[in-house]
Amino acid sequence: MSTRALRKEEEENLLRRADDLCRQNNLRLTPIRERVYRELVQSGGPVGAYDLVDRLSSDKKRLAPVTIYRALDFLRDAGLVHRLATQNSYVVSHGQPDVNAMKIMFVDSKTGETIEVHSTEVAEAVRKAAEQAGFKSVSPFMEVEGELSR
Amino acid sequence: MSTRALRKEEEENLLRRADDLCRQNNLRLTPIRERVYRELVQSGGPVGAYDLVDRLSSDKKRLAPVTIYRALDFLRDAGLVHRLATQNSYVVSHGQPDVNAMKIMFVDSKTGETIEVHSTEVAEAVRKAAEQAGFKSVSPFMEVEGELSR
DNA sequence: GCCGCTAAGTAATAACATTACGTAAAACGA
DNA sequence: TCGTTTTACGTAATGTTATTACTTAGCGGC
Repeated sequence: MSTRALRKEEEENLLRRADDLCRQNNLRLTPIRERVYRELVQSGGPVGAYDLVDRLSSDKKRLAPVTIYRALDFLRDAGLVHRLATQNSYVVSHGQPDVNAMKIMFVDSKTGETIEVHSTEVAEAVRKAAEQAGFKSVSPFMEVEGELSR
Repeated sequence: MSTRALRKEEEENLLRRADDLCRQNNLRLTPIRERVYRELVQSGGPVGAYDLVDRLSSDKKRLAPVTIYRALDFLRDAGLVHRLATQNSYVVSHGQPDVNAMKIMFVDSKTGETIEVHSTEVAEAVRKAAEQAGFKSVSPFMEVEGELSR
């Protein structure tokens, strides 16, 4: 089976999981929201909001930035998408939500390529550090810039 | 001694250390760069670039944004200042540079208040996770959002 | 003095994100 | 089923953050 087909399968998996998640939580995965999510899935990496505007606009119909931002807000709230603050871009969140794990987005400083890793060890270490700092709870997401080994 | 005086003393310490650092590395802490750094030190927390423009501008002389951004770039390269990507703001980096420690900026989601903690434990855990992800080196800075206990 | 380099001035614009307000359709209760 | 409420999206304008391109000024070495 081709890599292409594998990826296609994975795409469909993600879409289906998103659909299920929304169904189970009474969230409405509207056409626009699904198109935005699908575009992020297919891109395989971080995409900027205005890039999404372009990609989802046709000659006939141009979407407004705010439309994309609204969809992104929804997807972020649903935990399906993560915002990369250092890159002003958005990327699908992989892996089943594990409450105890830190979701680390490693971002390649050069290319912007990202890889997501979940780590309970990091979560625990960060939790301790947070305590020191007087923080009672911390986001389960973080972003770390680095260099991909090639 | 008053808290005010203590803070003042701390400010002077930071300024002196910055000065030393630049001297030792043949970096030029020009008047503008020093003013930007001083403003950040005095604010005691994160400040936006355009805020700095306003604060460092007088009626007579208005600084251009690019002037501030250039100073911030310098200070960041020197390791004196850290950019908070989630907040679009800039904050002084405290603590002596420890190569083996992760410099974690905890950011209060409500107020934007920050506290910096250095942790070798987190650094080690992140390094391991990075290896899994195929990253060979990672930034010694990270930003974590959370909630300050009050 | 002149050269070469770095910093800063100036103007414009790019890139990213939000506010405000109107319309339409879905969801909900009586 | 009707009216009300809520949610999503359209539309336009604007706000906020950051950069590019080019020019001018200052400083150090020769």
